[in-house]
Amino acid sequence: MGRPRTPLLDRERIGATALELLDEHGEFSVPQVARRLGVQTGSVYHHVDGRAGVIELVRERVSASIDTATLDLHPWDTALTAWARSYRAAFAAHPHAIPLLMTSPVRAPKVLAQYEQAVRLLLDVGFPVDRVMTVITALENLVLGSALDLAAPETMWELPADSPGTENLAEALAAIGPGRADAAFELALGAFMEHCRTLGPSGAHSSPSGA
Amino acid sequence: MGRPRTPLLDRERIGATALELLDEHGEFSVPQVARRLGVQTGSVYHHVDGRAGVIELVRERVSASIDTATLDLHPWDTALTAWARSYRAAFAAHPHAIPLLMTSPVRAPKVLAQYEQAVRLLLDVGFPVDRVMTVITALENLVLGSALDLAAPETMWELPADSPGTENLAEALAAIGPGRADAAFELALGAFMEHCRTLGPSGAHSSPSGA
DNA sequence: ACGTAAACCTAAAGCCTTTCGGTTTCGGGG
DNA sequence: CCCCGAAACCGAAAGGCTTTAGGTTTACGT
Repeated sequence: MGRPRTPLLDRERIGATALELLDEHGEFSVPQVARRLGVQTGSVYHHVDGRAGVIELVRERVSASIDTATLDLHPWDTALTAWARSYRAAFAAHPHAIPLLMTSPVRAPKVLAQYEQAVRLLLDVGFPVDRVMTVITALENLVLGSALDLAAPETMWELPADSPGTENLAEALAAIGPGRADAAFELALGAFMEHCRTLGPSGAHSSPSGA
Repeated sequence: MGRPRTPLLDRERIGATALELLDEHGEFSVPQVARRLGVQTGSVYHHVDGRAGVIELVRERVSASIDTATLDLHPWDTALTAWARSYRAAFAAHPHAIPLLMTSPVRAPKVLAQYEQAVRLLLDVGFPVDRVMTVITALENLVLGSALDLAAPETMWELPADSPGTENLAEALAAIGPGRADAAFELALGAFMEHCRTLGPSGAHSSPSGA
């Protein structure tokens, strides 16, 4: 049947379809993507470098929804907090994609630019160079750890009825509301930013490059 | 050839072999486990409920190396800090296993007992019941996020040489030493515990059930 | 002693990833 | 205007993984 008059595939549609499958079924495979696009499995490999390439497309799609503007906010701690929230929200929108995106490096230029901006933010405010990546890594760990929590099954803690000696745990579990994941994230984020405020900038409450 | 006089397989050896393969090759499959044990693939399924069952064995093995005694320490914040460190260290010993264990809950009674103990610790010290799980979840997110960082490739941020506008990021990356992951964890852990100390116990610095 | 259950093997179905050659269409150079 | 290489899709196939099913031998309880 040869080459079609109008292309049936492109990287956009492949990435979008893979993300659809992830949202609907929690997983995806190259044959599934191909079937949904009305195409033979092998054809996908003409547009993408294997399954890993498809995952890369998904990563770009998910990270594209991080709000870039947050890092322009003032003062610096407001910017960092808003960035972390937006970062987590982007992953939260596609919980089942999280395990796939966690373990391979970030290469998208758009995301790299955000890290560059965050670094500059912290340097401007007085953090020492050799501490900046520590702060950013810690914040990132916090975001990803909390995002992972969103990917976990609802009933993370299945207490078997015949489990003696877990009365306190059962009581604590019964006392939590629906916003447990959000509350935990906000708690950790608040604590971290509070600590950061006492770290770098000696009394400076706004970026020197700003107001 | 029928049933062997002395069993060739048991759950212990299956779990240990799967963990070995994960440590050596970063992944495992049921046929690989079977080959290493000198056994046919299908035989493994007589001892374990599918691949997921093998993963469960790995989970038990990894979480078994969490130091239970840490939660008996005094005062309570010392106990919680030591527990978090031990928790993370258990995962850090098998970085490639982390992605497999992240997305499904811990059900092992031994681990549940630790959570029960942590809950009791916080209740004793004055945390309100409906906040205890928030604190524990936040601490857990912190631990898992940092553990995930250990599973990530060395060069998490691959800066292409031709990337303009990432000078600050490049400089910050060059300034970090080998202990970047540990430093980030300790920073976040310290900040969180510091915040927790101001939260629950109104001036009580040691557990009432203790000294 | 005998039947049942346990433990292993062989075989096979069905999925996934990836590669390779064949066929048709598009687009640029002569 | 013609031609030829590259692009895009199809068909097919190799090889691995997961899981199930049936067959055979050994151990154990009654």
